Amino acid sequence: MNNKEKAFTAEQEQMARFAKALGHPVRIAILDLLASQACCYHGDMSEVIPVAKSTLSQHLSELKDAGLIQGTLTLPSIKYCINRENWNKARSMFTELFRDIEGNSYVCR
Amino acid sequence: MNNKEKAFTAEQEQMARFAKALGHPVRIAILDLLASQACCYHGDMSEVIPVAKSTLSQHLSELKDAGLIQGTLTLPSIKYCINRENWNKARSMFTELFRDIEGNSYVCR
DNA sequence: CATGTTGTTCGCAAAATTACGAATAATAAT
DNA sequence: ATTATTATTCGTAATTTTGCGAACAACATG
Repeated sequence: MNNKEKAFTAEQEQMARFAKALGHPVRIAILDLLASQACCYHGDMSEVIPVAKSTLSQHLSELKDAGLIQGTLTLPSIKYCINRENWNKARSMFTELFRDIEGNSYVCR
Repeated sequence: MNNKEKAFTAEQEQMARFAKALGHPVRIAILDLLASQACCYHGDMSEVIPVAKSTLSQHLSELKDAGLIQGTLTLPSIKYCINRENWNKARSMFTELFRDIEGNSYVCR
């Protein structure tokens, strides 16, 4: 445990960042709503997701900061939607991780 | 924002739990090691991943608590490996989320 | 211009996460 | 029995996350 000079790869950092953004029920609920396209507006989400508006804003910001969603001002409201580019990036990274482990021939007993 | 009686679905909670477990570079590094089957032992990981042993233990515990890995005592060390059953469950849940959003015809401008 | 609507930011508090070294436990080796 | 090896748990501290209501900003409406 002496060779500690090496940190994590950019891929590992990015992967963890995406996963962390997905790591809360409110944020999964937001993405579920966006997936069902039932709505894309803050106000609509606020009626369905059981948290205060300010808390919802924070979770939306975190998804935005992670790059997974984006917001467009559509007065008088704000329309949120998936950031396709980064979402695809996340999808491929998760897929790769799952594939790598799936293809792992090592089996524990 | 009055209909707050409904919490999150079990699926959403489970999804968030898996994602949260993946939400740290150390834990991604652990899984990368398990994927490469380069090693499965705490001591080996400790030489590659730049954190104190006790910290590594904590991260291993979190992956264990989330059900993603399991440890088998193989004296004098401990052999860690993927929990296939739960890993497959996680994979299918992530795949589903990505598929749902991929198939979403709603496009923002 | 006063009011209402929509959503963010601020201020704060509670809880969880992250990290480390020291202490501990369990087992093997001398 | 003492010592060495391996990994976890304990104790502690710093940081981050989560959550809420109040205050605020931006714009539309009466």
